Amino acid sequence: MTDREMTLMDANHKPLGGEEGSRNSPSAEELRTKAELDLNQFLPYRLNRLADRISDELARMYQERFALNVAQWRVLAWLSHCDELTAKKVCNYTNMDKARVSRAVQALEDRGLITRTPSARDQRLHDLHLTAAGESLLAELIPEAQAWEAELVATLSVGEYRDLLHAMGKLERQLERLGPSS
Amino acid sequence: MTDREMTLMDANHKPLGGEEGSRNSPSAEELRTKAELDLNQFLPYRLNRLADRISDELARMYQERFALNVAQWRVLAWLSHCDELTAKKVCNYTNMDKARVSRAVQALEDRGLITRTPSARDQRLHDLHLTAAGESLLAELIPEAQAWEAELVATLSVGEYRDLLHAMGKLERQLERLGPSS
DNA sequence: GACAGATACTTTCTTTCGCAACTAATTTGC
DNA sequence: GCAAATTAGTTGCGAAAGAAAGTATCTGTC
Repeated sequence: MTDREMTLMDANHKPLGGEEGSRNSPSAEELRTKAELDLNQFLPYRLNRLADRISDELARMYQERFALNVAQWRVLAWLSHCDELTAKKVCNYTNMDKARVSRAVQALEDRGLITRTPSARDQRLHDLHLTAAGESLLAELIPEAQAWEAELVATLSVGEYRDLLHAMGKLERQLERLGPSS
Repeated sequence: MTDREMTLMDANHKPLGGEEGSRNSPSAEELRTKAELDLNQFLPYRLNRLADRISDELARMYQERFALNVAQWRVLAWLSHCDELTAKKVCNYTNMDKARVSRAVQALEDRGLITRTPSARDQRLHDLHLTAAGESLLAELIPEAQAWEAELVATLSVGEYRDLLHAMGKLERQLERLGPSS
């Protein structure tokens, strides 16, 4: 039996909504402590698995075609439509650790894809800018990334796509509300 | 200025749909090579950022309250509703590397939360089972996780929630189709 | 106007993760 | 029925990432 067959079989295995059967059900004692979680119905898990798979695919593309890791790609992508950008802003936008951003910026500078100049009015900040080489790399990369995304979302109608982004926006805002408290 | 204020300001900065203005627009030469990507409209990025933030919140809960990492939590959660489980199946379900699963299983066994017995009919496989300690930990953890998820999705209507999962399912199936080819 | 925080990174240290090589058990091909 | 290939799982190693400490600059505040 192949992996794929096994996966599919097991995925169909038990989509149960309640307890599986009336006979042979657990005793009251057992029920008290028996907690079940169907991860396939658990949004955080589903979201994470989907995002990971998508990220893996794209990361492979960045890596193989342009020797970029995800952090570097994100910095470049933000630079593509922000005229003024600093490492701190990238941290805020992307939720990445500042050390990770720092290393990504360093690597990009070493490769001559971006420049990093201390800001005139605040010497702590460093203004990031694309070089010509960086722009031309993006001119290749961005259309490919967009084409791949287009293929991915081709199964969704325009309305479904819009609603998906909308729902995700709502969840992000809810996270902001919940996050600080806990 | 606080971080949050800066983030919000910058988020509103430029939601542009096309080129920003007619005057002062780039020359034909510049246009040819200038590629822009608004990451906020780019599904892979949005999905990944959302999933990461959700995952971080939950991971913090698993860690602080139960000293579990994400991999360990996933193994336990799958065990909570699969009567027969092996490391291989966990790999298939969760997309995690087998080494990561192996280490998670080992840690859980060391803590006495699961048992790991060689299968009678195939000595390569190891049947995984929850111990009483594992079940009672889950009896605490699962309701908390579900309560947190409920708070998170409280902003979505029932329909929006259903559509979200539905759209995600479509994307997963599309990935299966695209993945092997590239 | 100087000294106590903040802020924007950078660097170091430790852990984690994923690939690859390995072992052991099982299936397949001839 | 046995060598070759496959599969399940473990282990070792290098790259990457987060936590925390370090550095330089800036912002109050008294």
